[in-house]
Amino acid sequence: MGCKKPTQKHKKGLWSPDEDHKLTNHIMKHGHACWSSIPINAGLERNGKSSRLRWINYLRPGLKRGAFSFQEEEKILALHQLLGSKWSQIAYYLPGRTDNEIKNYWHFYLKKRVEPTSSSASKSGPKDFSFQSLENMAGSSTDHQQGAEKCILPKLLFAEWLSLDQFNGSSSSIAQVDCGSSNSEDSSAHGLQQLSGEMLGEFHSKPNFVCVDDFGFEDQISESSLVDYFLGVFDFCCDELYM
DNA sequence: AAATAACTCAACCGCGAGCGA
DNA sequence: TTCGCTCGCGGTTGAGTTATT
Repeated sequence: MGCKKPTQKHKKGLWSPDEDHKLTNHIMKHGHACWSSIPINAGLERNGKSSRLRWINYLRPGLKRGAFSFQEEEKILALHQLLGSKWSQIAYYLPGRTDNEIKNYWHFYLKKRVEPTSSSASKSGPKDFSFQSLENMAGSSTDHQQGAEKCILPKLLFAEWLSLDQFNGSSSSIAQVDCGSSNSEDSSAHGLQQLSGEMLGEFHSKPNFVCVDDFGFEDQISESSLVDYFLGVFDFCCDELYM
């Protein structure tokens, strides 16, 4: 796929601040078109897989750190009941949280909280969740999702919690909107569509990958509006889950 | 204060899907 | 159609930290 095949021996273990810096700098400048070539180009002795994981779980801008809120807990529980161990899908609904983080949290805390009654919960939980019900919640604007995994919300990665301040002056602010795809993090690497104002307006009906490189993102929609929008939709869905 | 248990977090591993040659 | 490769996901491990005895 045009990616250089790595040949060097790869370092393992914890990442040093210097490695983090190199990786972050490289991705900020060039994006992450090909993970396998990133560590080489960035001067790292890591493999692409490790670099990707480090970026996604730790270095990516906008990640929430710290304890999960009660609301987040409840959402995880509900979504886990609905989706099972689809951590990446569950992470869709928790902006700023990574699948790894959610997975860890589940294994060490929520699992215990649920397990005493898990047998009953898994069979006849508090509510019968279904993709159909989720789809109903999201309204009828899901015609684009036919055949795809039934993701009822547009998946906005990177920019949904992106701090614009962090990228002011940066040449490569990248956002990704994806719905119905199992891809989670890639952006420019997968044939990004250049986002026009019109496209932004209609990403609901034509969700896809979005690059905000070449226009003033804040001119189109403010960060807080965007986040509010998604949180609003998200909260609506979660409220519905508990009704 | 030391030992142990419990917990958290970051990272690795293996597998399957998708894509291009 | 097959093969090789990359990517992403889910499961698991292990080091480090905190709480308890």
